[in-house]
Amino acid sequence: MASVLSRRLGKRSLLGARVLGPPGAAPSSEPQTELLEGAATQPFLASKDTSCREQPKEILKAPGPSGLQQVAFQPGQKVYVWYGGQECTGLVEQHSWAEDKVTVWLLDQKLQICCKAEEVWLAELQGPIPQAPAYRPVSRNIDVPKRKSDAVEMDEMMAAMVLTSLSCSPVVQSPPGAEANFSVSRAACDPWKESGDVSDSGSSTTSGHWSASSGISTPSPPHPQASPKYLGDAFGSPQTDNGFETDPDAFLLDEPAPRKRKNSVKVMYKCLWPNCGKVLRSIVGIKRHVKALHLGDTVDSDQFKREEDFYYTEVQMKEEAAAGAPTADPAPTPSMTSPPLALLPPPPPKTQSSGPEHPGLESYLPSGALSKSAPGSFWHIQADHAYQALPSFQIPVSPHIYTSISWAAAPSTASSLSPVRSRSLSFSEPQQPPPAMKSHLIVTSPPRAQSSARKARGEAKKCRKVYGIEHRDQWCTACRWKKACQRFLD
DNA sequence: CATGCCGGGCA
DNA sequence: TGCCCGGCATG
Repeated sequence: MASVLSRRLGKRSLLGARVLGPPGAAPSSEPQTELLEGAATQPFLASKDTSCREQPKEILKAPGPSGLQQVAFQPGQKVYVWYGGQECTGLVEQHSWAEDKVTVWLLDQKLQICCKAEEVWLAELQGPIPQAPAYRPVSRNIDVPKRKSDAVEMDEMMAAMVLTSLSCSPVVQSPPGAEANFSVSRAACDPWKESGDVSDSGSSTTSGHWSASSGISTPSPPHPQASPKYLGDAFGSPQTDNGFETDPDAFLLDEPAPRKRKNSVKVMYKCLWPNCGKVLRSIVGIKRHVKALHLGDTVDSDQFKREEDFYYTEVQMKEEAAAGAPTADPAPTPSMTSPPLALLPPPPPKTQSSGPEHPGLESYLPSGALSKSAPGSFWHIQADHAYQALPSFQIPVSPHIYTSISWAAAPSTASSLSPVRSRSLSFSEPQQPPPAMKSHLIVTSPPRAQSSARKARGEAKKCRKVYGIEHRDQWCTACRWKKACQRFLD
C-alpha cells in the first residue's frame, strides 16, 4: 500500500505541476470546481497527459503564474474531447484564447462543437499533421454538420487521422480521461514508462478488444487502481500484475488485439454504489449506469464529470461459474467473490454471540468501500497450516458484522479427519459441507481485553493424546510443532 | 506432571 | 515459510 501511495503521490505531483497549477490564477471557469476536479482526477489526467501526449510536441504556454496547463491548440491538431458521453476524437478548428474555448471538429460525429479548452486534450504525438487545413470555421455553434467542397481533402485527412488514432490510441471511444487514461492509450503511447502499471490494466485481463464496438470490452478499466483507491484504499492493492508482456513494438503499432487470456475470465464492471451492485459488461455501460442512476445528470459540471469512475470496479468472472474459485489474483479485484458475503449463512442459531456488542463498529467504514474490499480478497485465503492464521480470523464483512473464519487444513496424512473448528455447532470432526473452507459467523467482540491471554486449553483430545507420543508422525502439523492443534479443534 | 500452545529462533 | 523448541499456563 505504501508503495501505491507513494507511486500515486508521485504521479499526482507530477501532474499537478503539469496540468493544473496553483489554484486560482488560471483562467478556468470556477476555481472551486477546478480544485475539486484537480484533486479527484489529477492522477488520471496526469498519467494520461504526461505519458501519452503532449510531452513530445504540444505547445505549452509558459506556465506563467497561472500554472494551469494551457495548451495552444492549433488548427488541425488532433484532440480528444468529451462529448456526448464519450471521448471523441476531433480536430481543432480554432482556439479562442479570449474565451479559452476551442472549436473542435468531431471526426466521429462529423460535427463541430465548441467547448472549453480544458475539456479538450491533445491526442498523442501527432505526427506531421497537416498544418492548418483549409477548412474554415463555419460556426462556433455546436452541431453544425458540415460537408463542404473541400470534403475530399477532409476525408483524406480524416482517414489519416483515423489511422493515426487507431494506431496510437485505441481509446477513441473509451470513457473520459478519468480512468480511461491508464487504459490503452497510455499503454500504447507510453510503453517505456510504467509498463508494469499498464499491464495490470484491462489489456491483460480483458481480451483487450479495443474495437470500440465490442460492448464487452473497453480497454482497461480502472482496475484496482481507480476507484478503490479513492474510496479509501480499501482494496489493498497495488498488486500490479506484471504479467503483461511489455512489448513496446506491439504497443506502438496497431497491435493485433491482445491475445485473449487463456482462461476465459470475463471482466465485468460492478457498481459500487451502496446497495446497488449492478454488474455490467461494459465500462461504458457501467459508467452510464452510475452516472444516470446515482450521480444524476451532472454531465456538464466538471466536477462530476468523471466521478462515475469512482463508483464502479472491475470484477473478473470465470466463464463457467461466477462463484468459481476466483483466480489466484489475490487482492484488488474484488472478484465476484463478494457476493458470497451476502450469502454467508446467518449466524448459526446458537452461535455464541459474545456479549459485548460493538455498536461502535457499525459506524465505521462506509459500507461501500468495505464491502468491496475485504471480502474479495479474503475469501480465497488459503493456508496450509492454518494454525497460524487459524484461531478466529476476523474479517469485516460489513460494517457491522465481523466474521470469524477459521479453517483447518487437512493434514497430509489423514485427510479423513478434516476437522472443523466449531464450538458452537456440535459437529463432530468429519467434514462439513462447505468444501473449500468451513466458516461460521461469530460476532466477535471488539478488541478483547484479554486478547493476549492464552487461549484456554480446549477440552478436546489433541493429537498428542490421541495418537500418543510414539505416533508423533500422525499428529497434525500444528501439534507437531507445538502449536494449537488443528485437527481436533475444540 | 502432563498437556496445550505461544513466542521466537533457525534454516 | 516450514520446522522446531523453550517455556509458560492450565488442568
